[in-house]
Amino acid sequence: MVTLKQLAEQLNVSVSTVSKALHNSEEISKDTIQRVQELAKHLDYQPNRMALSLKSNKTKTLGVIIPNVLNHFFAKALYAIEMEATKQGYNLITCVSNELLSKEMSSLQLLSNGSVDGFIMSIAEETQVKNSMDHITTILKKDIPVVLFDRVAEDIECDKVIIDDFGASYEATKHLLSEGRKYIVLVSEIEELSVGKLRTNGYLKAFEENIDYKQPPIVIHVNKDNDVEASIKNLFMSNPKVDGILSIDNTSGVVALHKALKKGFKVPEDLSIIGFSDENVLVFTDPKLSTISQHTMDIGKATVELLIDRLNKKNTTTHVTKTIKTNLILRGTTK
Amino acid sequence: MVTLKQLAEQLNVSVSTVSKALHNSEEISKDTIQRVQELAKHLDYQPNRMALSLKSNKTKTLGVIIPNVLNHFFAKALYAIEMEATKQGYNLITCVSNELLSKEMSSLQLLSNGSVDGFIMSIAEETQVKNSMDHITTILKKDIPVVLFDRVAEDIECDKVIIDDFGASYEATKHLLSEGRKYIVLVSEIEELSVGKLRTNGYLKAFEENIDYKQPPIVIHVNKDNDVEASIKNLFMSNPKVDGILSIDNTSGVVALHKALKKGFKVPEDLSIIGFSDENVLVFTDPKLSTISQHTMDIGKATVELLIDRLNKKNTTTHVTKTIKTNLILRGTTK
DNA sequence: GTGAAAGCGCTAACAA
DNA sequence: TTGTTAGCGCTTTCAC
Repeated sequence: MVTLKQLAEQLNVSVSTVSKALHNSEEISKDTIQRVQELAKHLDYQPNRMALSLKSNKTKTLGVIIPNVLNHFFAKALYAIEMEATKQGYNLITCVSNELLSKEMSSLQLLSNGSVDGFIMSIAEETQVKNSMDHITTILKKDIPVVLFDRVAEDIECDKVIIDDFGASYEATKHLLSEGRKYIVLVSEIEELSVGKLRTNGYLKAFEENIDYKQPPIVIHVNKDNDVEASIKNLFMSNPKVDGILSIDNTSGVVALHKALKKGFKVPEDLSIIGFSDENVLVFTDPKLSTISQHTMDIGKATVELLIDRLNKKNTTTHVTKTIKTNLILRGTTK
Repeated sequence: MVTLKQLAEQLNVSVSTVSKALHNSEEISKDTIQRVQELAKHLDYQPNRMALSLKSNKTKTLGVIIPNVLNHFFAKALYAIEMEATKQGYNLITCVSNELLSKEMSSLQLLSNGSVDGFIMSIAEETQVKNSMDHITTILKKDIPVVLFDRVAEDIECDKVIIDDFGASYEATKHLLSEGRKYIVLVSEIEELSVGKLRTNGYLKAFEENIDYKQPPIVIHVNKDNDVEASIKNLFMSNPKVDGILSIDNTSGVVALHKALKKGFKVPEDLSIIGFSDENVLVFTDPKLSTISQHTMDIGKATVELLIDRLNKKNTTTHVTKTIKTNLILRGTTK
């Protein structure tokens, strides 16, 4: 890498002159500025990032910790975060916690050595289950800002970006009820997660309000580690009268659709299905799955905006929670 | 952040003593070492990353540039890279080129200012189409190592990790022929890519060798931007006698299976299908799709190993190309 | 056994 | 208009 010193030597001026010239300082003569800038361009000079960071105490880098890149939601969030960060002149150091508390702790710990200006993260499953949040509050105490998204924790005081998980599944359930469905089952792969609980509660709430006829709510927990397909098949065996399915995770809605069709259900005549999936699964479904759209791009963008805002005015103490709207998009699997 | 200076002041010793003590230097008395280390631990001292990098001219950070995180293959590769890098004490700065040459250029350019020790990348589609590789050779000339994977370029001299794309689809086609299939169609969403061309050639080669009966090869190009499903439907319309499909991308094999079943084909009795997909789509298929497995985890791991090797002995000039084995995994869509 | 000083590449206050 | 100096946080050589 070319350094200021090298430029200075070649031009027989001092390092500070070169530095100022490159910044178009008023102090420096037009002539010198030109000579310096020409040589800099010619030698493809780039200011050393580490020196800049050391001096300014800013890295222009954000740490992103997500539970799982193979989950389409997080991949898309990462994509959105990367887009927005790049736009704002920030780089991303990405870590995958793999749903593990230990990995989350070490990532946070290791990157808090001046590697990043702040963190964007969604909490690992294990962390949520154990409700062990000290590693996050520790970072906050060091005055390194954190923005949580999607999987957040009530008792951590920081900026957050969430969707209205409760409201989204409440609305979806309402819709199924309004179709006249009498036997609506909720399928969840994510019961352990904050968002899973909220979505389940939305479903239950809609039932409570459903005074006309009293179907008991039915919640099917699918263990990710076990066979999703087997659980879904089992659902149809145990609940032959099912006429509505609300899937609150990425994949089980699609699987339910396939199994239902295979079993001879007419969709949406006999059975409605609503999923929490992204559009990426639509190519695999026919009829097209009706979904709750989470506007993941907006979520990612908002996290970066909040974090950079916070970085620019660290003094403020009030934290904001931004709720990104969801949409119930009715396609071919609802009436 | 706590600094050496602060520790030194609190302990009334010099900064260099503290530094040495933290490194368990022989020069320093046991007593001092203990006092220093205790205080360091107590105050949660961490050496400033930027200062370390500036001093050592090493960042312990790798730049990863992938075309698209939403593509499961690249997400998985990123996952593998992250795992291995973490294991080896490296961080990742991740950029998504979005298949754009311009983004790829700027990422490479911006990160070559001392932000990373080297790059791992897979070439953007636009870059491959325009065969414009100067931005990469420029980096190499600056003595920053680059490891290319999957989508590589012949004429760039650097370490590479690939799969035997040609051989993989050659074998798959051979398998279909050995099943006695007489009308085998290749479906490609990725004709523009190096890997797409190789895979297509493997298919064509198998046909050339197929002297017994002469079915002309049929290659269907699916334009990603258009409707994959429509193209597949069209395939069945135009080729009603099709009895074998080789899909050389992530998704079209799954779509083909769904459409075939819907059209009344018996799979695998009437029709065999082989895809290049990862296991993640299997949950959406019934029967289970037979696939060519790319061992993406191994690919990611290999890229990191090669890059770190290169970093540790920069002198070596010979570059290696590592080929990761593929497997044809026969499941429910082949006889 | 400990400390002073130099230097990594840069910026900025101050001096000339 | 240009140069000198100090300092960001750290390591390391050399002196004491």
